[in-house]
Amino acid sequence: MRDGPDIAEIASLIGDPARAQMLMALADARAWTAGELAREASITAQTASAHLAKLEAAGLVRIEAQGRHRYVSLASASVSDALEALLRLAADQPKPKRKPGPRDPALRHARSCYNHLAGEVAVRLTDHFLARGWLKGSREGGWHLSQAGAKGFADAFGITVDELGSRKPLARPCLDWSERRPHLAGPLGSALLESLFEHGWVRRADGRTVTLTKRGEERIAALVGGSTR
Amino acid sequence: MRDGPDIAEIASLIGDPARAQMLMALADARAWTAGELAREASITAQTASAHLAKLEAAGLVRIEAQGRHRYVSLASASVSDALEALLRLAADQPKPKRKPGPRDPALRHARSCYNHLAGEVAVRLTDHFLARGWLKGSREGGWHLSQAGAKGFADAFGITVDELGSRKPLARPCLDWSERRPHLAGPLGSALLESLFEHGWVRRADGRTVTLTKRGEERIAALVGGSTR
DNA sequence: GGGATGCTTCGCTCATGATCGAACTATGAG
DNA sequence: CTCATAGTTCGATCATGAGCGAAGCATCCC
Repeated sequence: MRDGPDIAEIASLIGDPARAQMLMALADARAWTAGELAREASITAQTASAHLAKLEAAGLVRIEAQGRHRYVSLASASVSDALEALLRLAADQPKPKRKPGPRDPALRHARSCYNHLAGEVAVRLTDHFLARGWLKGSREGGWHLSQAGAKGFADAFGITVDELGSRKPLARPCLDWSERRPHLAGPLGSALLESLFEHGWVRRADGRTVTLTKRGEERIAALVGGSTR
Repeated sequence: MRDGPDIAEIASLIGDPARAQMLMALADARAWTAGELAREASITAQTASAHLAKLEAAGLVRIEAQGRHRYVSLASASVSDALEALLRLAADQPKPKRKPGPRDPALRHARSCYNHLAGEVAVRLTDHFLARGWLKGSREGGWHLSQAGAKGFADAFGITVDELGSRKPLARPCLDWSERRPHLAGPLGSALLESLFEHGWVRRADGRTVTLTKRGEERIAALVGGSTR
């Protein structure tokens, strides 16, 4: 059927494995260069170039030249929304394949996702908050902060509810690309990342990677138990 | 890249025009037979059969045999969420292609979408409510019912806010598949559809189609002006 | 039971598009 | 200016999968 609906065109663009890999990398960070994306997706520069031209033409990505580098980023929140919805759908599948997401171990471990923490560490912390009852399931399928949680976050991270503002919900699950499980997002997630920076538990390793400091490893291990590596 | 992420597999399933057409038809209604879907997508029964087998294997649809008929429905809300996200993304594109959605003119005109009204009539009514200020944009990007709207819905449709219950939001935009613009959903949308039935403005034509009665045409023309056909 | 209808499976065709080697252009660094 | 690197374009290859004719099975109706 030649004149299919628009969603087929968009979906078929996302449906190529190399392009999907690149889009998912972009969903996590502000911008990657074309060369980085090619390496991430294990394709040659020329193949990446052709793919990116298609994604740009369809309005899924924006490309800005800076000297010899081409910086690529997702064109809008609609793109990341669609990727997230597809990932949620894929996560429902009975036989998950190998983990998607960044190949780089450092990116899997800890990274910033928009304005909150993502990766193994973020998921472990989130699991801990849920296990301790600091976060509880809410009626809308998201999370809310319990009273024990309010005290816990204040004690452990110096985050008080007052400073989170009036945006609701304060805490929401954001599916973690690399771990396939939720990590903490929302104003509380943002405040957590900020607190981790302020207390010196994490620092920026490069534009996308967040590194646990020695102090951070100790503190988090003390908080949740076990080792972070 | 052989071991691509899961979203590529899901997206490539949706990325075939015939499959996309069938999925969108399913998103609107409870169930279609395999033969109806084949006709909807203008493909042969054997092609549809192969496509549906793939969609079922991937967990996107459920198929139930009833005698010689196979009834197909979407497997979960995650599927319709993903379709809606893709449609929102496609709606952002600069050069929309021809309208997607049901081929059947009756389905384009008026139909039920889950538990509220969809199609041309629904979009026209919604436009009217917005133009009159009965519905206003809310902070979260949805809609809320104004005071004028509460009075207007009570006068025109006998719907009072009290009977809508405590679910929030009372009114939300739901992107209309066939019109590419929002129609009214949420408790208010449900109540509107119910009211239209009760007042005899619409009636069921078959499992999926809603027909405006003569009285309904007159009343809606009087309310919003112009003709409905 | 016979014929009609709904649907599945098999085998084959062929259009599509991802991929990469080669060549080229643009930019940056020494 | 030279060389290295980033990225684009062109042309050719080939794997993939949508599509349908044919055949077969299941169900329904007269």
